[in-house]
Amino acid sequence: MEATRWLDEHQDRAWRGYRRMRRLLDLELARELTQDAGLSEPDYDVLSDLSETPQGRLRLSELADRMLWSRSRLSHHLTRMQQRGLVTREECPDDARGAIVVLTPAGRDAIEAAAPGHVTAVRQHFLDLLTPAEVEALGAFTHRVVDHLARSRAPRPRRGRQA
Amino acid sequence: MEATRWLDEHQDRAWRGYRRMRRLLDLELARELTQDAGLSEPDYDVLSDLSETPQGRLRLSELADRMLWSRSRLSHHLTRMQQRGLVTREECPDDARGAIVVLTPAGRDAIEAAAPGHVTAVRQHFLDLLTPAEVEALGAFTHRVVDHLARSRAPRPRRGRQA
DNA sequence: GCGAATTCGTTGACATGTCATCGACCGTAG
DNA sequence: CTACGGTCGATGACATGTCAACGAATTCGC
Repeated sequence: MEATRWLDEHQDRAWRGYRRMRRLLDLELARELTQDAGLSEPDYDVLSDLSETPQGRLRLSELADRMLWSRSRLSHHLTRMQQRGLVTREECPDDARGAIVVLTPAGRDAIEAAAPGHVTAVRQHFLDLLTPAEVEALGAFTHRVVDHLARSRAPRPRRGRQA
Repeated sequence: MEATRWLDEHQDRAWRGYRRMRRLLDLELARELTQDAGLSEPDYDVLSDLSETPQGRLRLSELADRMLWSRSRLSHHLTRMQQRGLVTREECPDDARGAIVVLTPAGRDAIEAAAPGHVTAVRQHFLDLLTPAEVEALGAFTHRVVDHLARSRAPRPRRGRQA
């Protein structure tokens, strides 16, 4: 077994900063979201993804895939959001197993009320503190990392035993 | 009320990339950590912070502050880790209310066994995919954001009504 | 078509995190 | 010394996330 390559000074600083920023940013964004709009971050994400579709409707599995959530988690969460009147479930005409998640008018109102404040908070506590070059770099390397991870977790596209 | 400034194309790309990377990276790192070392990420973080102190012992509140966890969350988590033999609690001589969290030999073994693989995974799925300039930029802006957030959440250092 | 294997979404049990509250203890003002 | 406000850590109730299993429906191989 190889000798472990530990992080050098720069990498260590970056990794610690990344984790600490993540945590603080989450706490602050969640705090403001709850206070100003009565939504949790997961609530916001669900509503946001739904509202980005033309009809405000998505197949449950499609939504779960976009959010990188398990179907189980999404199903549980939708049940709770449904009780608050933010979304509804409809039957899927194509596939009798399926469920379609639908944004209710109240859900639409909620996301539209929450979005401006949330975007402002994201700017204020994060994006506006970065130079344009840093924003550019962030966009570049995050997508690079995402592609890399997506490739390694993706089920082999077709044909062939994996693992 | 002001017109909301939405994110421009670059910011939107960066923000989406950031969130997606976070999620995928978490999933992958947690998966490997569980599989290879039988630890969750929170477990690893607790053990890691403890092992970085000279004696492997920290006051509970001190550990909670470093990790940005609530005392309650840490107390619950320690109870579970204690049952697995990774840590112990000792009385605090200075302050009879206090508790000192102590890394057990088994806990030390666990973190030492887990660390090489974890660091390798962090490199492989993240840091090694970044150029040195990107690592530098990441270190710079994350610390800038952390300072900004820490300032806004910090109780006013001394003297004076806040809020 | 037909049957086996797979996918879909739900469910219940359980693990984890949050929040409010508590008893114990500390520090300080008087 | 003592009373009082604040801190410390634990706890129980509850919200949320994970995991395995299920019934129902679809798809694939023949």
